[in-house]
Amino acid sequence: MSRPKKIPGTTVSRLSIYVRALQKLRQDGVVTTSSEKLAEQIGLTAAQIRKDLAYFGQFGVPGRGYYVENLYTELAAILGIDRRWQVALGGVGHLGYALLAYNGFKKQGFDVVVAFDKDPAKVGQTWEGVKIYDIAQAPEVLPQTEAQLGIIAVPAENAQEVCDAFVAGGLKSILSFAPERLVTPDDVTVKRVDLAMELEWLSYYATNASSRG
Amino acid sequence: MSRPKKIPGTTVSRLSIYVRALQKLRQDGVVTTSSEKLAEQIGLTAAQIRKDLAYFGQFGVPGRGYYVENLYTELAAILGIDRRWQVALGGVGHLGYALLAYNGFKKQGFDVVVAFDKDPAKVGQTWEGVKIYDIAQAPEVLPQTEAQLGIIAVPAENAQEVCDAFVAGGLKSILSFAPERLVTPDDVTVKRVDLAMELEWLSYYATNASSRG
DNA sequence: TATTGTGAAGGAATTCACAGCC
DNA sequence: GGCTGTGAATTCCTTCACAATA
Repeated sequence: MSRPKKIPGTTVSRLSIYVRALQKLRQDGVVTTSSEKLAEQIGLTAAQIRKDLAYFGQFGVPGRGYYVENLYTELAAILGIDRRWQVALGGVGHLGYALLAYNGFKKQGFDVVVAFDKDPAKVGQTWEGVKIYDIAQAPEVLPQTEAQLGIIAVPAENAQEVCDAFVAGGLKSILSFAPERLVTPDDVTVKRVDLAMELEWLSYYATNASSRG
Repeated sequence: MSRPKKIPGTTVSRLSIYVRALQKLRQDGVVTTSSEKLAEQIGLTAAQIRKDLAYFGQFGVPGRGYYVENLYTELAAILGIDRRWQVALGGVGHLGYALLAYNGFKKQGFDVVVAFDKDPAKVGQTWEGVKIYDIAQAPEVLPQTEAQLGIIAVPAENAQEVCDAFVAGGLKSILSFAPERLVTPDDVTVKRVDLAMELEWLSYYATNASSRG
């Protein structure tokens, strides 16, 4: 089954934003909305929202707008979050632990089910109900879990090693917080988040005194 | 002093990537590079790199390429990271603490110098050499510090409150980890990082089995 | 009447390709 | 000869504007 048109990356990156907006409306008991109202709520244009949604189907009712519950269900399915995801965590340092305990993940359907570290003092322990293994064991341990997504939260110099172990363990989707380019087979998707880069972005705008956020 | 052309946001967002690449080359003692080599290193096209750099000046030498040290210095100045930045942290929960202790910030020139929380058990303490104040004190405390950037690491429901306190304290640049749209005056720049959205992005690609990272 | 979905127009970003310079 | 900087061509994304429809 294939989609009619090629979907722009920019559209995909906005799907989560729409889902968040709809979650909020649902929570507030709002039954219907419109591209105009969503645009207002999110800070985009109505035309863009309609065009984005149209890539995936016809979810609206002309003259009426969108049914919040219905649109939410549709978008959640498209994003693949109409289910729970099991996540493997590499690195249980400060950042890794914060992610392990982060409620925002659970709320959106992501459960960390297994963790890895190379520190012998941590290996074997159970934190937040999650057992910590040696990273070298990842290739054997991962297939025994239901984890499909991996998060790398180790220093740059160990990131590739953790990444390789995750790939050997069968993971195809990896979120990395290491400021380092990771080499992977073509069928593995890596998404990088570089926290310092986000601050540098602010530094640029603070220095060059433009606005826009 | 104003720039010749209007600089695309996409170009700005790549500056940090170039700086990272140059830092690595510097570290490895590489003296010169070229748009071709940088493209290879980073995973972009050579033409795009040349075009990006050309927005800011003529840093290269035809026939030779770029001098690593020189280009690094130029880009660091443009990004505003040829100095250290003082940062205020709002929220010293798991994530906040991880950011407080995060070495990647210090390495790129960002020092957390003051922290805020609403938990009386934390207020008054000093963690990692950083004193924790009550968030309500931010408007008075911030002006006594050199902090220009703020990081919000509190749950969504408290984010606006922290944001308001930061703005009242004079901060104009804010990085927020709360999955919540923040309302600010026009002269305040807010950059949002939503960790769950990053996983949702992976979820989309894992579900729809395309690649591209 | 109100609002969608969409083709067409317009704008932005990327890639091409090459003149000019070291 | 090799590589930059940059106009021109192209591709990609957004906005406009309106026919279709509940």
